[in-house]
Amino acid sequence: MAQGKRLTIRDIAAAAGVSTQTVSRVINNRPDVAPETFARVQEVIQETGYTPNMLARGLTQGRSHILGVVAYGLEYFGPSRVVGAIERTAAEMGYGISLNLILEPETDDVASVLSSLRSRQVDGIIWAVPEVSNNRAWSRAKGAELPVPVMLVGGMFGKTHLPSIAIDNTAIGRLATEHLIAGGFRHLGIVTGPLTWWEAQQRLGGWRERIEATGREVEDSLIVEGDWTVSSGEQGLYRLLEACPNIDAVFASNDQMALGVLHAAHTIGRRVPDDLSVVGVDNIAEASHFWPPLTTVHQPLADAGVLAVQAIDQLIARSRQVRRSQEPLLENKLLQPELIVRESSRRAAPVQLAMPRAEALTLPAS
Amino acid sequence: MAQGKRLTIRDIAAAAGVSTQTVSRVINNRPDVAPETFARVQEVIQETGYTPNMLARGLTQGRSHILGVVAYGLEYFGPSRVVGAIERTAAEMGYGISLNLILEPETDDVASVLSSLRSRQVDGIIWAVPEVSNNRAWSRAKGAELPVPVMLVGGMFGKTHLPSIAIDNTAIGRLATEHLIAGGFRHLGIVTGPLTWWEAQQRLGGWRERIEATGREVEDSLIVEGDWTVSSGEQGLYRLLEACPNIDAVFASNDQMALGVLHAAHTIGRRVPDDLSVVGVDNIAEASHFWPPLTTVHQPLADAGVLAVQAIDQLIARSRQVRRSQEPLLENKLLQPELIVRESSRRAAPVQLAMPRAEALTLPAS
DNA sequence: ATCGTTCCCGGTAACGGTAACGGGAACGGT
DNA sequence: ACCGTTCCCGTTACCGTTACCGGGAACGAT
Repeated sequence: MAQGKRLTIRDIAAAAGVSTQTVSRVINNRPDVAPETFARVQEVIQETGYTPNMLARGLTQGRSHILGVVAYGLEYFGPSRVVGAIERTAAEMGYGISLNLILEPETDDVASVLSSLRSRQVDGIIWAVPEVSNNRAWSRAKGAELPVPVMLVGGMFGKTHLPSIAIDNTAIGRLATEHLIAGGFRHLGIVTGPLTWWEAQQRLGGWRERIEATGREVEDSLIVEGDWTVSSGEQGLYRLLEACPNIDAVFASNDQMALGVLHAAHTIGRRVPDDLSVVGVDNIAEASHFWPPLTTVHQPLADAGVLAVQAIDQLIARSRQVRRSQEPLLENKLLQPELIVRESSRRAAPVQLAMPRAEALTLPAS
Repeated sequence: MAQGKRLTIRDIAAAAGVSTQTVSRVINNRPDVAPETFARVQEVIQETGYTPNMLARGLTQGRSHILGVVAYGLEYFGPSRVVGAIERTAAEMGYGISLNLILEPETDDVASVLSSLRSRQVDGIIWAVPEVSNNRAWSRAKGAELPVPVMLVGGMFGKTHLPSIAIDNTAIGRLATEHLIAGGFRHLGIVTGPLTWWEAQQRLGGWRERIEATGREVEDSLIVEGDWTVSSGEQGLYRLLEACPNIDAVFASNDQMALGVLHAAHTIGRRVPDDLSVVGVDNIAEASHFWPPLTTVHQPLADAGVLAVQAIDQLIARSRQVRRSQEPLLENKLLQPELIVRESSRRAAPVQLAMPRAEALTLPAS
């Protein structure tokens, strides 16, 4: 399989009758090579199919052209979008991706991941693990002493000393709740995510804020804590109904739980949206085909991934310049979500479908 | 941010009063170091927080301890499971993952991905892009001349000369169809995936085979080609009903399309499963909470990922041994799917729910 | 006393590139 | 004719680590 020895720059140099340095210049497209020499070297490279060894290059240049990407739960909606966007952007910019998955966001050993990334000499780290409990405590202690730039994606905003990109989760709660209030609904419940999650807290905060803005008081019995799963959404509606039988609107903090709420409503014979209005979060591909189609809040996850790569590339470039007393220039960006309305009014004809948004994408089978 | 210069093995050697070679021995846990020397060196390593440079190590050892993983459509069900399993297994075995996503499985430029992987000196390549049209033609030409082992995941089985792991897609079609036939349904339709996809073809083949086994003839009008999306499933049912108004069972080649079929059935007032029985593929988390709960076929995707890493590790180990005229030992594994029944009979009470399978997992918010 | 062995450890040369420097040739200006 | 540039290219050293070899010390056996 492996054909004897690997081709090196020396082989090319010998074949082209030049020094290795000249070959190096050709590879890196540097100007000071005579045109015919350049052509000759490139021809040899083409013929032999030579590819420079990035490991060796990394060793001399002190940079690997690899970004460390740390994420959690690739099989779920958010993380996969973010990682996908990161990979695409990074590839365009000439970076490779070293993917490191965390199994348990709350308890996992961060130190081993960081040291693994360090030993692989990554040029920068994109930390896309959701913020749960205080699982980012390490960033305060170790963040500064890491040898490479770090970019946080998601999680708490503004309260970190590392640059970060996040989505405004309070705004998510606000958008959803405003939509329900505008629809004329009176008794608003919420099924939150696990409240150890920063995002879940923020969405709840936005909900609470908008309700209080109407002059109403928020009863704790209208807050049910779910765990992002469909069945917790289902249970959530039952518990809300126990606490307040005439509840007529529910904000579910993700689409999975919203589906559970719809399911439960269907089971007990509550008509949606006439008797009960539901709003979710994420705009998963199925949302427009739930019964009835689900109004939801879209998060610009891909944008977050793209911006994270662009930002870290800047940080890397800056950290390689002469160290002219540059302050860290900690940059925090907050992206805004978008409401996607699928049932226009309380009396909307149930057969009428909003055009699905994500339909242009084809889904693979396996 | 970066604290001056990187720590090297020389710094450790100097601090411990030994040669770099001895430090290297300690790092790699080699036996021929005196216990107290070992302890002293390790103490220095601990204190300073030194991490060996994998780039340099890779350069001397001729291996990077990185696996190249090529995949398509990370945001969808199958790929994300496979990649997740690959990462976990690889991490356990000491490999890093270089993730490379393909944007368009049919047309994308494979050569550039391969040369990128080569230049990064990956120890092996796991090719987890689904087989569409003849997008694996490259493997016949270039597969053998690649300098590292390649492992194909998914796609055509047995007709490649590279080692591969696949899921038996014909069996998927058989399982689904047998279930429908056993349920006493007479007029069976199918909504396939795009028939340029090998997996879609195989599932159709299994369906056709079981129907023909009953002595019936397969009418082309009962075959509708979808594109994996929910809406194509929806359209699919309408087209099937046009061709055969008394159709009473549909095999949708993935759960998304199955959802579309359910949706359409609901819209036109066909009761499921009484008037129409539906089977999907994938067992997505929502499947058990569709209305009604969806019978589906589970694919052992995580197993495929795990096995792929284990297999390629073996191949790597073997390729590094003395080249004692070992034949490639091309290994092909075929994994079997599993039927998950959620409506037990034609007269099942619609409120009764099968216990969801995937519920133990928590879903992240973003 | 001499000769293996075994146990530790260090020196040296790679691995495959690039940075830094230097230097020859050609050219133009004075 | 001399000098300064510019263009092109090669030499040398080094990046951080391990493979390879060699060699001293301790020890037991002859």
